[in-house]
Amino acid sequence: MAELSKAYEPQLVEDKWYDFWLKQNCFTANPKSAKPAYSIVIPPPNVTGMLHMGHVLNNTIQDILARKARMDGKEVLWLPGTDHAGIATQVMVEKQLKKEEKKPRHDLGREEFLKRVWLWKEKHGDIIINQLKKLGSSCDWTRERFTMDPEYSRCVQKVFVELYKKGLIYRGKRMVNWCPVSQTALSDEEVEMKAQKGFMYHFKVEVAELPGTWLTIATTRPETIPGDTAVAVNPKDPRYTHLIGKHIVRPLPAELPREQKLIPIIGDEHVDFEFGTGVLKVTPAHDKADFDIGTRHKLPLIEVINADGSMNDLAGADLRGLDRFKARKVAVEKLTEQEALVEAKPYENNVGYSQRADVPIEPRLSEQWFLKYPAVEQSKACVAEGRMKFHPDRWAKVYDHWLTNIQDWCISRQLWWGHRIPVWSKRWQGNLRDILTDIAGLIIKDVYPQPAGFDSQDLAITINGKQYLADSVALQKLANSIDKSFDQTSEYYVQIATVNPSIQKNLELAGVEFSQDSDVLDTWFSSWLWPFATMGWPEQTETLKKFYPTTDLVTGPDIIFFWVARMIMAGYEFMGEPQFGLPDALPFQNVYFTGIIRDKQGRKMSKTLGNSPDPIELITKYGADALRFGTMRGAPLGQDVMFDEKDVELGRNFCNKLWNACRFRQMQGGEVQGEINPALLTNDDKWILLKLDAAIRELDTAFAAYKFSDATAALYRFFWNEYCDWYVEASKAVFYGTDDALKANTLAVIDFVLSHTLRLFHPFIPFISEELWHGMGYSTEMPADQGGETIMYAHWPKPFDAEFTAHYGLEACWLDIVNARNEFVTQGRNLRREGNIPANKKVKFQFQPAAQPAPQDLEVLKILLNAESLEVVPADFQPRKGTPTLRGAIGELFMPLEGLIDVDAEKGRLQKEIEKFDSEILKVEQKLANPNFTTKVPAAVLEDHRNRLIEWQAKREHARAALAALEG
RNA sequence: GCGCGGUUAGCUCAGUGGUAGAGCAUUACCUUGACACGGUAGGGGUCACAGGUUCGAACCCUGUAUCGCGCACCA
Repeated sequence: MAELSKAYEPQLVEDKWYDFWLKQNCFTANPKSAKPAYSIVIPPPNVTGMLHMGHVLNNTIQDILARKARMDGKEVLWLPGTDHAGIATQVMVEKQLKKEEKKPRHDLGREEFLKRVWLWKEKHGDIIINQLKKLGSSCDWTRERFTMDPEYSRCVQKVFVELYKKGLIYRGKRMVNWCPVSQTALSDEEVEMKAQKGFMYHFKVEVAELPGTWLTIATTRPETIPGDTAVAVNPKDPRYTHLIGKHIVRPLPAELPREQKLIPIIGDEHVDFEFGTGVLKVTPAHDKADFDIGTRHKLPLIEVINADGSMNDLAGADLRGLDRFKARKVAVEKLTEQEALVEAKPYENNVGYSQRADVPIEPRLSEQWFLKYPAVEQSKACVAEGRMKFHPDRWAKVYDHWLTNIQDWCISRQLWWGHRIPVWSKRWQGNLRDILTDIAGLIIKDVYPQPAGFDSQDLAITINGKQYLADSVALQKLANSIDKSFDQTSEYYVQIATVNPSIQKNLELAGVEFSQDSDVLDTWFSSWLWPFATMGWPEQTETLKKFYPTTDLVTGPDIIFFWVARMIMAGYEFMGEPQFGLPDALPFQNVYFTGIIRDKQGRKMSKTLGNSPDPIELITKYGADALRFGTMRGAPLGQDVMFDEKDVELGRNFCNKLWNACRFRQMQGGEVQGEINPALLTNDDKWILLKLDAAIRELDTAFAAYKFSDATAALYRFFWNEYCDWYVEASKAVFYGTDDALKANTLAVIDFVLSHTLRLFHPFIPFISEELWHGMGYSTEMPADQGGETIMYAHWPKPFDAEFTAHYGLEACWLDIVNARNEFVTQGRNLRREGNIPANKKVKFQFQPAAQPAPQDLEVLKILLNAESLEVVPADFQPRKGTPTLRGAIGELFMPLEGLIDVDAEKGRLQKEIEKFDSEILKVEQKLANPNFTTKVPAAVLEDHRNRLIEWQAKREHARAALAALEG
């Protein structure tokens, strides 16, 4: 390797290695491999989205897992792709259309508009993929999927038809969450409850049968009064029981004749008589609870709000055409004019907002498709019983609670961008015999080959709500069996759900009479199939057999219901078939929930706040490795992440440290040293090897618990605070010396440590670790498939075994010996500091060792103390009075006549130290004097305390002696 | 209302029964032959509060306060 530059420059390195990995197909999973499988599917980002910090966190974790698994010898599939994101994408294209051509989408028509969306996708779809590559994501790009791919779309259709056949999908007129801006129904999960400041209006109405008797009604939505069809009271409420059955005069619309304003007073248990006035206005067409009351009492429905949130004709002349919020104000004015308004007091209540458009949703009655969730019990059980693990596991409770209380899923959306519902329908005048015959003709098994996994069973026929056998021969037989004389002409409603393209074509060709449902499916109705639909389902592909169920899923807790829970259900429903030979239908074994990325102030990152940094800018500025390392360092399991650019800076600094540590090795010259000679190992060599072993164990523990912040912290500590701060500094004693054999051996130790360290680093900081792996020449030492070609396939380091430890004499006592020496050095440096010796000045020390040291150890001491010389003095040596002295475990250190020591300050410091020792000694003594303690405590803890007491006492003696020397 | 999580150094966070830790920030000194994206030595904490269990509590239990999140048809 050419000489390394002084600072690490990621820009020169990252793209080079990513291209290399791609060219060598390093990310491509081989289903035929004999290695055990490891797989993850990416949570597909929005195809037109941009990388944000949430993606960085999420994908870095996935990449760490994938790279670690490769080094563990697994065959890894990390399957990437994107999501079509129905509403978000459609809105984006609509906006562009409005801006550039000043047209709403309806001016273009559905077909032309969809062409525009695809154009947009072609233009922007690669952006986020390329950004993921910049981050270093080791995805198998050869398998990249998009939820609107033809193959994927067929899966979605198949799933729809299967569930439809089972009767789990149905169409019905229900109250749904309607978004007046997007003008589509939403699922319950897409509605966010928000506190909203408004008013509670009290208005009075007269009881028609009892002139002069008035009821006061409380409402937050006076604009819906024209839609009221009853007022309800609790039948047990003594204030009102006598009024049930009578009528009130509804104040709006004002222009109606009195008889059309009369609505009944009904009794319903739902009414809480503690709340408001105990009288509830019932608007069945615009409120879910009211709709239920209306159903119980067979109340008429009056719709007064249009799909776009404006008021319609039935709302009356005063409100007609107004937006619902404007209408609220006008309704209040009208009530005031009628002197019906009693009061309006400020009030805060929770209102459901459309998550996408951020406007209050409007409960609205409409015809929609619903799904009764499949496999709910199995899905609950697998998590409850721990066969699927959540990390952190508290999310299991949230998951369980949701599954226990779920309602049917509204899966249809009144959008154009998405998977169009594969149902064709027709209102058919005729007799059943002829109709069945016609249908049999439409569904004749096609002459075109079907893709593997699809067959004629992917077809369902419903006539007037009854399902018929989906087979042309059987239908014809049935038709023939109907006696003509009984078969009368009437209207039949025929629905045909099919995946088969040729039947679909037949239905289209059947002319204007058959028409495909105009709605599309909720985007999540496609992404819940992601773990298997991306692997070639319904065909039993090699990929599916090898890599399904997947191993880990990494995602945010905000989509636990939207995506995770539904994927589990889909897994059971569609992958539970025995022919796959699966032990279980779990789509994944572990779910890791990341935190939510917030800014320094703890606010969620969002486009509107503009508080989300652009990860690509951060990569440009600091490097992808720095971004990854910094993010992981600050992202503990289960906690939200308070992101700060300082974290990335930390990552950059760390990479630079690693770079320079390698540069230091490089500057000592020579080839890679393979063999370590146990006979030549210094204390420091043994110490760093033991520390390396400890680091490997820590990493393994952290990985087992998915604690990536622990892992990065351990790596940081080991490399910076142990290897660089102590070992590298100590090794200078060898390199500045003349013993070539020792130099070679030290290089061998360094090469051993660095080559292991780089491997430990690789999953976290893939680019720099690869660069240095090659640059340092470690790749040349390895077989091609075990690191020779790339560090990606180098084996993950194992903790040292007993044989290794014995061979190199790595007893644990070396840790204590070197730790004691290090502590002595720190105190010695402190002595310099207290003596006001400038950092750049070398000092002549005298050292009175407690035991005869090896010459090499003295050299190390000298270097670490930045000493000009370290004169060993005999045991009976007496330093001159007033010499700054350090008494430590390994001996005494004198700093004769150096600097301008501030005697009083030094005395003060020593006294403070002695006080600290006193209090520690007192604490331990008190414990040891307590018989309860000495008899109940484990032997090891007792021993620990006794040792601690001795240590503190020794330290106190040393400090006292130093103080005495100063005073002398 | 129910459920979950947090509260430890100025800031961001580790730390699940036995000597309170890291990074950043901060103070002093230092561009010495890996690194100023650096080095060395410091300073800084009644672990939110109150009880309890224990020989011993940041850690376990009970309660309180406070912040955040999720769920819930209160007009």
